[in-house]
Amino acid sequence: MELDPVIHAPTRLQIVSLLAAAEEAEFAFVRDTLGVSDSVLSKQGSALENAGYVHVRKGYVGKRPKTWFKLTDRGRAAFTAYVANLQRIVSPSGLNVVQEERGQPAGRPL
Amino acid sequence: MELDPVIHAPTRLQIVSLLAAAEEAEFAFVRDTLGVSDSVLSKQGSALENAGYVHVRKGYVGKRPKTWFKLTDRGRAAFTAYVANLQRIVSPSGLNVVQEERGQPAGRPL
DNA sequence: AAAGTACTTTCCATACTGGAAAGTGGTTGT
DNA sequence: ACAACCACTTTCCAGTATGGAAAGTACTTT
Repeated sequence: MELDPVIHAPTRLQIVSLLAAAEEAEFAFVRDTLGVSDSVLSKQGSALENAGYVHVRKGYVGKRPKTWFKLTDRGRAAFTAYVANLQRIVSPSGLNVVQEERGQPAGRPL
Repeated sequence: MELDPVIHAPTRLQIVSLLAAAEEAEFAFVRDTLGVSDSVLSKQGSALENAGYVHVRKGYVGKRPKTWFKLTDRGRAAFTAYVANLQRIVSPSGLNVVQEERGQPAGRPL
């Protein structure tokens, strides 16, 4: 019934939302897509890892180190629950916010 | 493109969402519905008033003072924009979050 | 050897939050 | 009249979180 504070913080919400859409995302891609600094992404990425929501993989591309982020199952579940909670909070407004399957747009989206 | 921080804070999001559904709501009703303390509702209500999002009306019911909150037009617009921004942020996930008209539920809601 | 890449950590200064408690202005009870 | 209560409002406080800047780490490239 609460809004998971790990996910709710704007920067982390954006990170998680982005990861929810992708299999795995590179550090630099996430950083540039969201327009955050290295230090912020590093710190928030670690926060999500500590919460068990994101898996951080380190590897190489050629000889250059790279870092990838990926949502864990738990992270995906937490995100889903978060979105459901948001809906419950926001929906009394009469704006009926619903989730639907991919590729099946509802009529008259905003 | 940003998530309005005035609305994003969990307590205020709940207040605004509740007010978006009602014409006007009593202080005690909001406080008890959200389960917050007097001081928190008073402070966050003022914050929303200072932002121009909520109108605070004081009056009497019999001889007892009462306070009502009501979203201003600006507050409603800010809330609508906030929800739209959330959708943009969350939607890359493949969970397609849309707004629709009242009373026209989408197929297969979660 | 110097410079660069890809982050990570530390430092810092600034918010923001909520709970507790005290305060305000008026009303009810004895 | 005086204490107690109601409906909030304000003040006090203490803990948490954030982000930017800058320094640090561990290579690799020039």
